[in-house]
Amino acid sequence: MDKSEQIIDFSKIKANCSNCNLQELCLPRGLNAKNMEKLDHVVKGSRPIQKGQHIFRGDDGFLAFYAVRSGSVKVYILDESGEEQIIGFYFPGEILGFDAIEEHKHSCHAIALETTTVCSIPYEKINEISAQIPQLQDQMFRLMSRELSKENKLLLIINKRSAEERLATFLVSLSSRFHKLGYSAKEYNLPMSRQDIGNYLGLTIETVSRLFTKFQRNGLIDINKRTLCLKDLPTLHSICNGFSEKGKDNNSAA
Amino acid sequence: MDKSEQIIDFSKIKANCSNCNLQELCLPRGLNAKNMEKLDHVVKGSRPIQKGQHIFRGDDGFLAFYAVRSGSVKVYILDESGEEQIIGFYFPGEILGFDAIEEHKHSCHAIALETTTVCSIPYEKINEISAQIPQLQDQMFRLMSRELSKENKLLLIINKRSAEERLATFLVSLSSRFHKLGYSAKEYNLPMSRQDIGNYLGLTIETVSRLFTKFQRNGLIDINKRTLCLKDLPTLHSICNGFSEKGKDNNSAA
DNA sequence: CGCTTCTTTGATTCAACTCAATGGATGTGG
DNA sequence: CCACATCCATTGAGTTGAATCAAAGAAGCG
Repeated sequence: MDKSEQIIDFSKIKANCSNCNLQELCLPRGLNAKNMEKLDHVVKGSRPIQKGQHIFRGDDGFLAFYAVRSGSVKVYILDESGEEQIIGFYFPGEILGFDAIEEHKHSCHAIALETTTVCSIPYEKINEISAQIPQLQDQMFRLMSRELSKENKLLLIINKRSAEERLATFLVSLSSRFHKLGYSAKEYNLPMSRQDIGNYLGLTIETVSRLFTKFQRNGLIDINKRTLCLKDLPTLHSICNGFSEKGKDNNSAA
Repeated sequence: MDKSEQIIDFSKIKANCSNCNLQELCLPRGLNAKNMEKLDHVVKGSRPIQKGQHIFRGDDGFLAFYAVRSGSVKVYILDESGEEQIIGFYFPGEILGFDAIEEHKHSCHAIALETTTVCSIPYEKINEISAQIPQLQDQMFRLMSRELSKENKLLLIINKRSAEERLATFLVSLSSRFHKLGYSAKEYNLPMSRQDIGNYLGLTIETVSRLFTKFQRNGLIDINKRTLCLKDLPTLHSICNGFSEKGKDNNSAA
């Protein structure tokens, strides 16, 4: 392991939920000023984490949740033979690390896809103060519950959908998440590689690449490297739902 | 909808965690006598639920967690077109319904695979008393966290494993769960249909059937209808991990 | 500028699916 | 008790969507 692979040292940078523009999306949602302040005492910020650096690894001693403040994060698990399975991608306002509680260690790993900052909340602390703040406990349950629902849907997509439907669903999902953050729903940058997309969706990199080409040929998207423009959202939506007439190749021009 | 499809009316049968033989596996794990009693006040039991009857549906008004006391339960979601995706199977001591919290309704449905009894805990009540009992809050977080880890692993199996590896993993997982309940790890009954197994694992019923036949031909299992005997657990384990030499057909005899 | 990493594209293969038919078990009503 | 229907499972034949194998182009980096 070279230096660039070392785990971030979370310095004692004070975070500040009270003034954070993501508070409505994030953990402190629904808290009053007084409780928000309590939360501020246990939440720590991070220095910028460079692309490719780990936020945590499964064998870390330090158990915590992490809220993405800026940038993006990929979370993955490894099987016995070291094969990687990406579990999810996380953007600002989203929280990761809920898996850690059961076995008192993270069962997964988290790595920054670009320069990223996060806030961290040690597991014991959240346990403590969410017992004192009912709304926080509620929000914790909600967030974990949402995480479960998300995985359920992912399972359905992977088990029941074609490669084309999976990729369209992925692109549309990213679009809506970026939109919620106030960015364009039509144009965004993919922070992850084709490899990562394929791994997440249960496809090979070649299939992902071919599908991007096909979507572009059919006028659904414009893609250039990692810059993506969704040119025909209605059709992309219909592909997600399995009505993919226009997704099909009618390339009589070929 | 005919009468047999009506949702169970959860009568006010008092449950009794204090005397339940599943308490070490279930929600009350780690609670002292006094707190166990508090829990007893909010947990209700059910009359037996017949095979094929729903325990809850997504559109139920009644939001609760359910702990399986006897029998078995299948949990599934439906997509827009009504297609079913099974999310999990649940056995005694296991808890379902964690998905309900976020959107204030269950995003999934639960149906009894055989005559089943469950205990139910309304969501507001658990919220209330887990704020009072730190160990219970902790146990809730743990159970949800475990659920997430389970789904992560399922995702890996479905995305990265062959049909053969998936089925072997499924059979071995059931074996270990039954074993924890004090039953044989080598012989058990499958409470679900081939269809259900296939749906869960992302395979067709024909593929599942062919694999059962193949495993039997290779001496790994004995299967008769839904009665299963795992004759060669070591080899089954090695198939799970992708070292499936003996799983391969060397049927020179054919 | 050479090296590596990422992506695209083409040719070919194969694991699992689809379609089709049969068999066994269970249930129902005459 | 049998005839018939239904449901579930098995087995076979043929197809196909995505994987694998292979090669080359484009971009990033020290």
